Amino acid sequence: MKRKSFGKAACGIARSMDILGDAWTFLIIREALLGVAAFDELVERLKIPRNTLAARLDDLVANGLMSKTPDPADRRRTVYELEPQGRELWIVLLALQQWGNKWLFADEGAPSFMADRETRKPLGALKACSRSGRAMDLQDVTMVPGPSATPALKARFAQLP
Amino acid sequence: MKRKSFGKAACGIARSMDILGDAWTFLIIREALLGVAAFDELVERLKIPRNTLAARLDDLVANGLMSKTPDPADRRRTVYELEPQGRELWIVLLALQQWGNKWLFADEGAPSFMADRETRKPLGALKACSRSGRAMDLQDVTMVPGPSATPALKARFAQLP
DNA sequence: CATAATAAGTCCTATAATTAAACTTAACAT
DNA sequence: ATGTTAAGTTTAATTATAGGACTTATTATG
Repeated sequence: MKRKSFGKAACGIARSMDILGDAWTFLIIREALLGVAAFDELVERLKIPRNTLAARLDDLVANGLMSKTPDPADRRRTVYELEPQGRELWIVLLALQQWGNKWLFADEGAPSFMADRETRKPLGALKACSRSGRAMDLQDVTMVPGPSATPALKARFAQLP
Repeated sequence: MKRKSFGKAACGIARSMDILGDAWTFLIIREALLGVAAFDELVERLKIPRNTLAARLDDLVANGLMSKTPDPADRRRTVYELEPQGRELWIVLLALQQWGNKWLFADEGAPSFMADRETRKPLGALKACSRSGRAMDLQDVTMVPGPSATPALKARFAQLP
């Protein structure tokens, strides 16, 4: 059946999953961050079916994460590029990569890391901080309602331990 | 068709998507982080079809992100809890939430935030840092091969701008 | 004790999404 | 003029998701 839509959900994570909640989208964005802009190169690097890629790219463009431009130098080519909204997902990719590298490469050791371009040393683990800059662990964190929270949501958050 | 498997991919992001690459998994983990441990409460809060939830929970348990235990006090109940591997995804959820809250609530303003439990003020935006602690922007970052990188991967990363 | 209510799933059907491979079309190269 | 390249589209098979009814084991209630 049609996937359920979270586009109107009262939750930033749910709305994100409405756009990013499939197996390919983050991989496409990873390639785009690495400079891949051509349809066929995405197909080759990701081994993604062409029709699936076309659908995912259409969604990414429709949602404002990427732009699609005909290459002025060769009009057979199309240039797919990240918009600011898409480029800012690099932090999410970093978080995913750090988690995956830690837990999903039992013995082998991870094959790739985001790193400081100058020193070429892997970035430090992402750390959550309070607005005053104090490092936060999971038990220091809770969920609070924002401006547009419904009464039900406020009630729920009020009961968190 | 059967979804393509990334479980053996040479990339932490790809392997992560093999486990997390669907619309529901992050939402289940969000609820688990909020303390929801019962099947029926997940169904009710997420409006997720029961069979889909059963499948996702089975996968999460099989992959070591959650545990499934019969409740000793009431053996009708099953307790689903996050394992350390699953709990550490809270940083990824924070990254997703911050991105979604920023880009997906045009006018309304976001309905919920992760916050400092004491001050109840939203957490600061996640920042990537070099291992020496210097804040990194996207243009300061590149991808480098790790111990288990193939020659092809090393060659590719060597050509990054 | 008999019966009802809960909790956690399973089973069934319809529809959408994914895959794979072949095919189309426009622009460029020879 | 013919061939090649890039970006898709089309078609067919299979899997996944959604929605709802149904099952089973346990606990609560009259």
